[in-house]
Amino acid sequence: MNNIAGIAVENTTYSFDRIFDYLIPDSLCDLVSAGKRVMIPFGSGNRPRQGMVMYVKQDESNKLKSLLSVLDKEPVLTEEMLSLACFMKEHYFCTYYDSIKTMLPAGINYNITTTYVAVKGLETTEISIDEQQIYSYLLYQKKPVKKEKISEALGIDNQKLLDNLVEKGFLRKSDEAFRKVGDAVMKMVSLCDVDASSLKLSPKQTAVLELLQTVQYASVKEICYYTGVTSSVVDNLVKKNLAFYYEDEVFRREESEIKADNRQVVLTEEQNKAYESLCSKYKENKANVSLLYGITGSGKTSVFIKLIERVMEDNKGVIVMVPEISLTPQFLNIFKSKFGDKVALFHSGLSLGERLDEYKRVKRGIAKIAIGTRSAVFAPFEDLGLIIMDEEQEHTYKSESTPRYHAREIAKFRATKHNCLLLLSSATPDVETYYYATTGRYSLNRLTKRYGNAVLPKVMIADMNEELAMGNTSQFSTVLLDCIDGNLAKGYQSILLLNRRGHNTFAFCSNCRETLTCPNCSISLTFHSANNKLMCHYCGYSVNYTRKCPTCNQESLRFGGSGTQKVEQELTDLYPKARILRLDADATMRKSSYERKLNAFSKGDYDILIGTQMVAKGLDFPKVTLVGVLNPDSMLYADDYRSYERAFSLLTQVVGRSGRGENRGVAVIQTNTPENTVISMAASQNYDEFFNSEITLRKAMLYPPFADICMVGFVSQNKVLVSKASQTFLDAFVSLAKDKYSNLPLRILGPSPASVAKVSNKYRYKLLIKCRNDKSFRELLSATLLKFNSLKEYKNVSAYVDMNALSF
DNA sequence: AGCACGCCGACT
DNA sequence: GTCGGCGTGCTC
Repeated sequence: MNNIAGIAVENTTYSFDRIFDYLIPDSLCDLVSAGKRVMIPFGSGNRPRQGMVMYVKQDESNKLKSLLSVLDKEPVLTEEMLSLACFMKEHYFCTYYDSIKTMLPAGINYNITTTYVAVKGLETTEISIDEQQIYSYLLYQKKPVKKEKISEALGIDNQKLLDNLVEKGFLRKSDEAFRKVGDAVMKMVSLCDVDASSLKLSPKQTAVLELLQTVQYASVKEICYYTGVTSSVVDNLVKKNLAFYYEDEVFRREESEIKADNRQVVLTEEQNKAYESLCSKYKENKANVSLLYGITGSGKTSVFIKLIERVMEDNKGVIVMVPEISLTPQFLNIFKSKFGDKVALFHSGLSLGERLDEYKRVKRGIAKIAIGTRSAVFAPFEDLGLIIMDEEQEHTYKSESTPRYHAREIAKFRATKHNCLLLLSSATPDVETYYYATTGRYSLNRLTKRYGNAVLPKVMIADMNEELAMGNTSQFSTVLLDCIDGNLAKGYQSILLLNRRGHNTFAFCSNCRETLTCPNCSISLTFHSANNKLMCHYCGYSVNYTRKCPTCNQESLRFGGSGTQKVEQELTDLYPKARILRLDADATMRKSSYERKLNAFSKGDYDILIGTQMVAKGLDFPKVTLVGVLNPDSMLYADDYRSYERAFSLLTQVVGRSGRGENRGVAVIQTNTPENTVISMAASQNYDEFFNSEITLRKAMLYPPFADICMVGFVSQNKVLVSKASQTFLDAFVSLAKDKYSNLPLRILGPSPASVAKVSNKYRYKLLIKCRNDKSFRELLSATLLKFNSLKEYKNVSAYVDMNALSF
């Protein structure tokens, strides 16, 4: 009998990813157990690779390779998480290690790197000059040095020299696993204290230098954004000793200044009813899913707190998920003040080290409440009592890169394993969720009363066609302007929402009618006034703005559309005295600055807030009594089945921002299609009416929850190949389906180009399959995927599966 | 994805 | 005769 370990191997591809069995040598027998990471020899070259022990078993077979070493003292994954990795592979068509990497904090990962160390006291006459240089460098370093560091230090990148030296016995080579730490720090650059005026510099270098002279220091990212150079220009300045790099600890967690709040949470009658019902579900110790459906401002948070306090009595773990952490500071502060050190935060703003520490605090049972974005669903609790998903319909809960999981599905998996309660909460639930809640699969609790005396705002719909007929060509309807006037006069605050999609400022030529598009993507370029550049939001391409049209060479470029920056400009012209704050998703904006700006707005430093989606979510500003939605139409007519749902949800939420304090709020929705019922239903905040019309449509059209939509995406540099590949995939899928899975109900749409057909010079195709996402369908799809991967002619086309994708 | 094995052309 | 090109197939 031999001890065998089943290993999930790192860096496999989907086509050959499986559990590989390895012999456990007697010397490692006591150290190896499921959930620990190990080093194994892999492939014909027996190169050392990292792997995860999935199970340990006894077996006769002895023709196996042996494990090399064990990396972890303690298991980093529990049995539950190991089975979750298998679940994710099956459901999201990724490799075992893809799932494992998603579950663990990045800072815990090991990097396998080749190191070299010099053998002392050898005669160097028989080796070349280059080899001597490497040898003496390593001799001087004394300890093993990473391969990358050698080439960095000596400026030589020659594997052959190193191999020769190893062969001749001058160096010893080994592959070692290093913990990567500190990846999340921001690379900053600052000027050296030298006079640069005598030096010859390129125009780009001068631009960077001048910028640095005015701001003293900046992150490399910011420099590149404002001057439009690549980081190599900054590299050169550093090489010339004019500037130096350092790492800024911008992401260090701020000292929490939140005061403890020991006051009892007092619930209203309605809230208490919901709490009692949820509490009894919790006490069943069964895998229950409940929906807490409460209108905006109905005090769902108080119910959460009370419920968590109850779970704390049993000393069980709680996971609280929020859609976007930087937009929910108020929500977080409540938890911090109530539960103090028992709270562990998980979000992208933390450094790797900090994240790792929060992870360990949960693992060791010090922290009992994990709060964070979708990745918090993997918090390593061994005894979970409750999982809360706030605003469960939000798209941020779905991962848009491998593995393409939805946090709600993972939460359900974990709730089943732990026999605990999963609480979904929303003012505008996902249509699927509400369907399950009304059909009895989930339990349903409602909060229908707004907290305190707040009344729902009065909503007006402004018909922009009428406005145009009356000669108003501006972006603001007369009603909206009247309301803004009134609010400014009374000293109240206003929020204006601008839908982002399709409403950025684009440039077009008034001579040849050409719109400026990104050379790498099928997307029009967006104008940024902050740096006077046209930029692509997909690949980051940027070009200086001039009036010259690249197509016809006339000085005839004009702006179209209405980006937030343009709205801000028009508003400033109309109200020169108003204090206006603009918020949008500029990639360069730091997370903390959102919080700062929103704080300033909530303190009353501004009169008007203009922004995209993000101004609609989660924030509570008592002094806001007017909300204006400038143009929701493009959002309604996007080409996927969820566009109505998204539009309704966003409109309802943003309207709910108005009048949260003592004064009744007003909301104005401007539209070119006032006849669309989604707008009127959102105006009256009538979710049930919306749900009924939407669910009828879904049933008739066979959309979720009545079917699953499986998207197979194809990406390639080659436009012709990608289209052919998708057709070949379809043919293979259909023939396999007829052959072995003839009883599966399938409806196929496509293949067709993706809605953004080209991104970063890669062409994209999609295939949509309406199906029932069950085991045999996944088998069929997996088999097709494996078959497709084995086709040589399509090795330059990558295919991926996205189940119930957010956009096509 | 790598890496080895293997079968054909250009070369000392 | 052999060195090296990259087509093919496997990874415990």
